[in-house]
Amino acid sequence: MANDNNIPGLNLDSKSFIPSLSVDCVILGYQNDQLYALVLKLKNSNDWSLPGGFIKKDEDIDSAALRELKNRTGLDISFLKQMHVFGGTQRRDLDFVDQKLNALGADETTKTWFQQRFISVAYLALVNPESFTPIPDPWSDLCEWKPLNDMPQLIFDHNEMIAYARDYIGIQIKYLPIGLSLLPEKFTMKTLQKLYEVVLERALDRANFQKKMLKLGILIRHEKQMSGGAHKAPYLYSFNELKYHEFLESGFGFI
Amino acid sequence: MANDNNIPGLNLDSKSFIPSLSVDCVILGYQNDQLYALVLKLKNSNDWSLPGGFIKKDEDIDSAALRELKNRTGLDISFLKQMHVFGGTQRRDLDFVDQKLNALGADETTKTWFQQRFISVAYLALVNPESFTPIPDPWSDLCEWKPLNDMPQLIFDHNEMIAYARDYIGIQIKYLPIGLSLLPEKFTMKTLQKLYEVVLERALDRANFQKKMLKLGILIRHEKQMSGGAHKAPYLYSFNELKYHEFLESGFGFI
DNA sequence: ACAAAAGTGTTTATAATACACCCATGA
DNA sequence: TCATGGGTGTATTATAAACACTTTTGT
Repeated sequence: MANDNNIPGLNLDSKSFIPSLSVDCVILGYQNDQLYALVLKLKNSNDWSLPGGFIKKDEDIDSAALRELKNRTGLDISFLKQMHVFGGTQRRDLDFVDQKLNALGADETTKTWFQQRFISVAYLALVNPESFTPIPDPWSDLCEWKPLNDMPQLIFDHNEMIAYARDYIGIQIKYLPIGLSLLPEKFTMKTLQKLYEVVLERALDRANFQKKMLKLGILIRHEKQMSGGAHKAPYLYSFNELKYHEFLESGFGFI
Repeated sequence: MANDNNIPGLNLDSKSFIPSLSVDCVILGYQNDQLYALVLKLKNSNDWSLPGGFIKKDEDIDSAALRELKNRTGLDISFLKQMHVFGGTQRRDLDFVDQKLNALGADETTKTWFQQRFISVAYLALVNPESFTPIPDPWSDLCEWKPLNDMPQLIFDHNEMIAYARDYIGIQIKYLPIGLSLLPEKFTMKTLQKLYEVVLERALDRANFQKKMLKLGILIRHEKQMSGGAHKAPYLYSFNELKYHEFLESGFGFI
């Protein structure tokens, strides 16, 4: 077991990585009318944590976050925002860290590394859960989606980071392409509306939502979806990414 | 000269401070219808920089920023926001750093410290310039206000940080108590409007601005200001801080 | 033909904008 | 008394919200 955790090439020491500094990633996905975050279950325990990592000596900090995201999702994430630096002195329980390291049979270098105080830069990534299968990291045996509304207790201040992310998208939904990142390429107006309702936590008028969205000129209407229930088939839409970005540049909000 | 820079008690080494991590502060002030930032002129040179510092081993990161602000202004700053982490590998020109350290006659410990790669957390503080006299830090001989519109070239990515701050308040002015932090306790409606116009970079209708502001219920009207020009005297206002914060809690924007 | 959901149109309420008017002041 | 800036009112326009009507589909 000890061998599993002393990954060759990982070299968790201050020669390879910047000490005292970490990145943690809140990876949000949307499915079944709910927001989910991707969390890791640490090996041989019931402790859950956010995916995160460290910054190589010669690596931009954003690249470190992207590297972690790539490792967990296999994807090159396009929506990535720095949210907040969590830098309180007491944010990590070092007794808990000790106990974990012993249970995992970590070597001395690894122990020394994790026993530092860490200041963590929290990132927010938005992804479509259908587009990949989550991959655990070397310290975890599970990597899976948990709904924001029923999130287990996470280690350290990771629940706080998720709460921060929840607030963040609630505010930024007016200015950011969350639909583009969270939804599949093609979607119905109803699906898009539901996403906004879930994020905003309030009902929106169907007719007005449709009119507003179409008026923005950032959606492309496709053929109708002939399937499903005994009723009128909805159009499918996708984002006109060029216009979407033009729109964002212009600085306007919507909804 | 060397002695000046090896400040007793400052101990710039990785025993006392977290290595590789710094805080930089964009301190904005408003005066004469302009926005200013507080910058430092490094000793024996024409190089300007933002005030900044390092994080003590047992210090919260926000406290490190507040400490730097207290040292530069003598004030306990109430408006302080984390803006962004500047973490590119090439953000500091290490040749330039070497040259500076030699010119200042820094000792070996200090040299080793500054020759690290630094990732910097940029903070934004808003202050009323009338409320204090700026204080240089141990590496500078001047600490003064420079207008954002005519900012000298600063070292490293510090101009970028100021640009970030300029954008930041332009967006956040709708949600944040910038008036409360930037203006003197009592001010006229015209003064407040001018501040909004400078930050938003557009003219606002006098009558509508006044109505909107008063409707928010966050201003207290005081006696008229009997002075100045050959015309009607304006009322003085101050912020009702309680209502201001209630208003912010409610999450609404204005203007 | 009917129920269910989609798409569009119309009315009403609310907020933003433009600008007109009168007031107070000191030269 | 007049020029100047301050305070308030009103008409107009634009946007948001509420909701009604029609269309399309599969059963």
